[in-house]
Amino acid sequence: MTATEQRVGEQRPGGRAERVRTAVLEATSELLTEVGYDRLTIDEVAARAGVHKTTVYRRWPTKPELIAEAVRVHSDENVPIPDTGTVLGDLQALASEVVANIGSDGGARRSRSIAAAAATSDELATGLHEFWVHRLGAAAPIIERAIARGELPPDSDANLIIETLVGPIWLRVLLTGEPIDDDLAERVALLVATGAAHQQPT
Amino acid sequence: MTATEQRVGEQRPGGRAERVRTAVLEATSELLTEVGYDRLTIDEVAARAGVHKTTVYRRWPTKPELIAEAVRVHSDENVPIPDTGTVLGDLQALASEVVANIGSDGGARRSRSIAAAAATSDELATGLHEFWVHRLGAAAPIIERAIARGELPPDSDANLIIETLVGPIWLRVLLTGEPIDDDLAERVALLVATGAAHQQPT
DNA sequence: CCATTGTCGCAACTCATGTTGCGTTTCCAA
DNA sequence: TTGGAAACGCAACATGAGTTGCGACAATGG
Repeated sequence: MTATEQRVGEQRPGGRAERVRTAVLEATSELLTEVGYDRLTIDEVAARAGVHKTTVYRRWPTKPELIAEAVRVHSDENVPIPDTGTVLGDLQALASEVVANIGSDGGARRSRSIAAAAATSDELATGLHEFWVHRLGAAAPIIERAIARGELPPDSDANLIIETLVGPIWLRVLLTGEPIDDDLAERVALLVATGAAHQQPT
Repeated sequence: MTATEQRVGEQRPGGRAERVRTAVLEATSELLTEVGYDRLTIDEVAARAGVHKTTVYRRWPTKPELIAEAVRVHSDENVPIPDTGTVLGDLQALASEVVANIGSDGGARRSRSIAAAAATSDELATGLHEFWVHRLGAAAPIIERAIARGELPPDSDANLIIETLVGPIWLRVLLTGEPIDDDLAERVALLVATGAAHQQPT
């Protein structure tokens, strides 16, 4: 989402179609955090976007596809990659960000909705694949910097480490329902960081 | 689930109601791995169970509730906790089991369906809570034995270690869609095992 | 063997989701 | 300004999930 599309309701011409698109995606994103996946109805999305439901159905044939695009657009912001000077610090900060993002009631509903959307079809699951590759890949510099500092062995697998860091947090939100907090973030980060550091090259 | 309810299709009288119940849950479980969450219809479940759809609706008011119970019942089997003699070996074996269970096409559909069911309502998410506590708790002996052997510090958090082990695997299946295999299982296990072993008591 | 209670099958109904055809508006270019 | 193409609003329709009332059958207790 570029800055030019940020304003939604404004009268400024230059593409009604684009205005409608962003309004619908914005409404979808809002409702996703408010009511969750199954209680989100296309009709309500259309109403909030000030648009007729037919318009929504024409662009996004199914609910999961609409949600998938809304998630893609909305999540391009808000991915600050920490740089504290140590792996442990970076991983703790990153884990805390994840906790903050998906730990609230709305965040949890939103996260579960993403999983539910991905569950509806194999195509969508693979459609969100590149999104996640990009998102998790953005954290790779944490590992690269740590390797450069000599904190981690040169053959460390950045993806594996990041996935192992955030995996248990998502697991709790999506499945077990156990509470998540900064304490959990710190402990997971400590576990993963020491594991990555002491790993001997096989 | 007690042993007396295990047999499903048998003609043995002594409770038509119970026969119907297990038949429906069995059909649900099958369809879950075959078609996934949203393509599963109560009507089809009823047909496969040789039962009228009204009967299903009377017992399980909503689709998520039906799925939740089917998952609970079906998953009480098949949780062998490995005992190889070392933490690393145990964790690798456990991770491999998880990979085998949720890695296949059917297993992935099934896993995503569970997440989708949990996403539909906050009550269901918390309803599945105790199920997961029990399931993950079953693996705790791995950590306890390791502590007894002196491989891990006495204050090791069994839950945290197990969650960190299986978290990234579920993450791939539910969200990123990246392939999972035994190689991933081994690397996650190695990462977590070394991390847990070198952890200094804070 | 009979009666009572609970469960199931059946068909008809309600209602929300998703679809289609057509007229109208907006956009862009000549 | 004007013409055509694309996108939207509207209303009517189609479809399938979920519900309800009633009659029939099976299971337990006497």
